[in-house]
Amino acid sequence: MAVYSANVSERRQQPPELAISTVIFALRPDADSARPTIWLPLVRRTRQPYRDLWALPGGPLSQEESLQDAARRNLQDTTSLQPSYLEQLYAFGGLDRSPVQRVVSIVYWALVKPDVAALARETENVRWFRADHLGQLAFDHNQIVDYALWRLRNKVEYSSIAYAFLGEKFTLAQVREVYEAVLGKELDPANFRRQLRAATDIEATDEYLQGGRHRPPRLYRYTGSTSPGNGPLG
Amino acid sequence: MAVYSANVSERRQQPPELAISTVIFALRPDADSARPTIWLPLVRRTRQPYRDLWALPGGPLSQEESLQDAARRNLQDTTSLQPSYLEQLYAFGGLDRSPVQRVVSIVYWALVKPDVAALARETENVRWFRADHLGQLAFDHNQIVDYALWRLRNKVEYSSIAYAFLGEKFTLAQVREVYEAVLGKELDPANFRRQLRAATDIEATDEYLQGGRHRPPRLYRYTGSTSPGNGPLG
DNA sequence: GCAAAAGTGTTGCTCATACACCCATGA
DNA sequence: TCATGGGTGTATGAGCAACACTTTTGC
Repeated sequence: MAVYSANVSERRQQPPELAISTVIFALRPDADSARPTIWLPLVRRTRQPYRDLWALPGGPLSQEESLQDAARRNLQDTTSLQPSYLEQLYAFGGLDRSPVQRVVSIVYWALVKPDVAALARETENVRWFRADHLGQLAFDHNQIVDYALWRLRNKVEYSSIAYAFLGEKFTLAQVREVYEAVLGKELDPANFRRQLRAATDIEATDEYLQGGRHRPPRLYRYTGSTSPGNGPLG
Repeated sequence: MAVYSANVSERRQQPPELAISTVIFALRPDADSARPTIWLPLVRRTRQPYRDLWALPGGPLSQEESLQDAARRNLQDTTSLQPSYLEQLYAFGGLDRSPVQRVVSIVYWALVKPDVAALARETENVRWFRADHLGQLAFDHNQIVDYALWRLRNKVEYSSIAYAFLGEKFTLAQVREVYEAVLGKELDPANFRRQLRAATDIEATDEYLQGGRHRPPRLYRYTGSTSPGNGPLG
């Protein structure tokens, strides 16, 4: 990333650096309530500026990869995760984002499924945080995460993105829990299930989830487009 | 922009170039029907690649300006226009956008009011085109315009962006014509006016537009936020 | 049987559409 | 007086929120 030893006169001469960062969301059960909540992985900065603060996974754009490929590699490198959804969020290019060299960051946001997220290993310098319990992050990354959350909340309401958080088969209650976690409010189970059943992009299987201490719920499958993201390029 | 003389081995060594481009929309009356249609200014390329093809206004990012300022300067330089709305569209970074050096373009889109657009002077190398009558443009600019149009159509339906196309005072029929031009379909005047009057962000003046050959319509004024755009930074 | 979640039915409200109809002006 | 768009009234239907109610399981 930025070179800390640069001074102001150097700064004026260098072209803006171009970096890719990624906000990665997954759902994990809350320790207390056991209900799903939004988590994301961050990396500890080992260099100045903002040394020892947590930051979004990111890095420079390599020569021979597209922006989206760079974001995907990014995910792979820092957390070994394969996203089920990946979309460009925004390009941040304010003058004072970094105290040293000017950096323009093209930020992506991603969703990962719980089985994939479970594989992610935490290390000294990679840790998962609850999205609503972040401390102060490096650079403008708090702002970026807030914006990504805003986009997630919007998108969950008018698209089928919620299934990117779930495995192949799921109960309607699990879908509802995704919505409740993202929107931060409880939804009427009866009305919610009707809305889902009216949607054309899920279908009932003839399997039921056993093991609860109540009537076993039916399992459903997502039948809509499985493309991991969208944008102007299709 | 890109340096045409670069060869492949040079290309691999240079970092990706960072450029800003802007899609500028204005409404102009169609010559035949006299109804408003969407137009945008393009600039003729005077250098390779894509010499003599039309392209979006754009240029490199200067050292000491934010992305949005660069887009605004861009508008000013090529068309002398002040936008009434300006928002980031997308960052395009595919490997083969330019046949020479790799270019990452951060694209903005803008709306201008008719009085402002009327001031724009056409020159040998700057001309306005109907958005639905563009020929082949340079680079991937057809794709970019299509995406900008898609965003415009979406945004007009859930935000108050339409007023950015209009002057200070306007009739409800003029607002309807904006929607019809953008959405490409006719709307019921009676129902449309009810929807607008239910909205809180316009208010009636006590003036009427004289000069038509029918009952003079009342003029209204937009009272909502006048901020020329939005994004994660507020 | 009882608790708990799955799943269904019903009612009432809000809002969009369709369209009939009246109003005010210029020619 | 007629044509034209401005402007109002109203019936119909779709969709959603609220909530009562039935079903099926584990204990």
